[in-house]
Amino acid sequence: MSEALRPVVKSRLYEQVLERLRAHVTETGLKAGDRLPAERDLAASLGVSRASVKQAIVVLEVQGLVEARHGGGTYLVRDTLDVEPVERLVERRERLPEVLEAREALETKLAELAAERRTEAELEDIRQALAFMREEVENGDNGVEGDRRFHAAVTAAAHSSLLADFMKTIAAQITESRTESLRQPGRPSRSLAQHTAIYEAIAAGDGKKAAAAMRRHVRTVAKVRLLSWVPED
Amino acid sequence: MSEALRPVVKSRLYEQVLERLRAHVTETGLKAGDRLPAERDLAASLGVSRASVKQAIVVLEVQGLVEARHGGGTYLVRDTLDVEPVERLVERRERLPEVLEAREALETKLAELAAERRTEAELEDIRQALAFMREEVENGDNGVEGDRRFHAAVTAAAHSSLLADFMKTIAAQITESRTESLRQPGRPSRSLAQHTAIYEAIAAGDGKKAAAAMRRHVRTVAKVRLLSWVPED
DNA sequence: TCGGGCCAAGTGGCTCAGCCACTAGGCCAC
DNA sequence: GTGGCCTAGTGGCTGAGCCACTTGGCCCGA
Repeated sequence: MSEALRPVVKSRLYEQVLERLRAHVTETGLKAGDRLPAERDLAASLGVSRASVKQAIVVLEVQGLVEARHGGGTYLVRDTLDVEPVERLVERRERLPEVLEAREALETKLAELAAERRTEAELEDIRQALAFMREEVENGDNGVEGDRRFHAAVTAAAHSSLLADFMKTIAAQITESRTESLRQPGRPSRSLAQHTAIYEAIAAGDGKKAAAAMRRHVRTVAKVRLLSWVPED
Repeated sequence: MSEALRPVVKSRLYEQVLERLRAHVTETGLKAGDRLPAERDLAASLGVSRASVKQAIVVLEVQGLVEARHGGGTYLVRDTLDVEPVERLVERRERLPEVLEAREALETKLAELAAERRTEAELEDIRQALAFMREEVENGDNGVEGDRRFHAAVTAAAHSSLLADFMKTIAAQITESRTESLRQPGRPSRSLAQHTAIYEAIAAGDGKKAAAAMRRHVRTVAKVRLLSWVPED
């Protein structure tokens, strides 16, 4: 990863203004429809130029959190300035249980669609990913790359770019859970077996069976994770 | 709706700059890693102030499309400046079949979770939404508002903000399909019956049953839509 | 020849001062 | 009341300018 040694985070000024604004809204309890202080006042009280305040407001504007009316002030659209759109929410590690729920919902359907729609070429891609993972596992590797390829191939075979987009949204979190899951002793070979079952259902064109196999697989992953979190459960 | 007569769209200057920048990138075939012209040059060639150019660049920055290095220029992160994240992709009507697939995947899981996690208060909310729809249907209305409330209540009861976010992403498209589906003669009362089945499963705390009932319901909606599209199928 | 340090040009970050356009609310005339 | 006007307040945008940082080439010394 080129992310290895990420140096100092030089926050742009407008980002700091953004934070101060968010804080201000929550502190003063401003609600949707309320008016923000005037740009000049904000600049003065924050000790920055109006241009920087403006940049921050433009950001809030494109995020749909705020509405600036020429000559009429700037107004809150929601009760908060926090961007909760998927991407931001998804970054937090604590949401992993939710990610796994989402993964189950999405991948189950993807497996079903893949069984019904896959072309021969796509089936071959899935088969190769499976073979790759088998080789990894037999070499004592944990098979994380093969696992990734397998799920990617299934997603592609489903021919649903919307569902694929959703998967992309939680891709980073899935990678994390994948790695952790496959670290468990005995997990790689069991995962391989589950993949094989999914593959066979897809090859047979049996959507229901593929969905069921995928559901079983994802739930296994979820269980491992939860166990390593909440030992007493 | 207050959206009824939306007057002139007064585009902010930075939005126009944004458009020109996108156009420039596609026209000149700039790729990821390439450097954008200097802010001063852009300002001069577009005939606007540097501050306006700056605002546009800040927008691109927060969207992760561009990376500005202090003293080193501004660089493209992707091959395009078009935001293709889910929201934009989702706007296109042609994707409705995919939306319905996604809806099935998401709502099935939501119903299951709702059955397992709903509080008494949330169950009451669902019940009220159901009663509201029943009243609508009995008054000869198509029950679209009750339908919306029902699904919203189930989503809330599932306690998964990630899945709720995904639903929000396709909310507009779902509304569209909902309206069209409930316009079909006999559809409202049948939809009501399906809702009732879902409610009962959730009330009983039976996740599997709730999921199955929801799947049946969403598939009915999908079928209606597809039929009205492809009569020969 | 080659390596290292220096320097200047180029570029983004930010500020300041100011003008214009538009809005909102109060006041006045009717 | 009702409608129009007027003005203070506010966002939109500009231009000039300084500072901080990056980059690449040049020069000097080994």
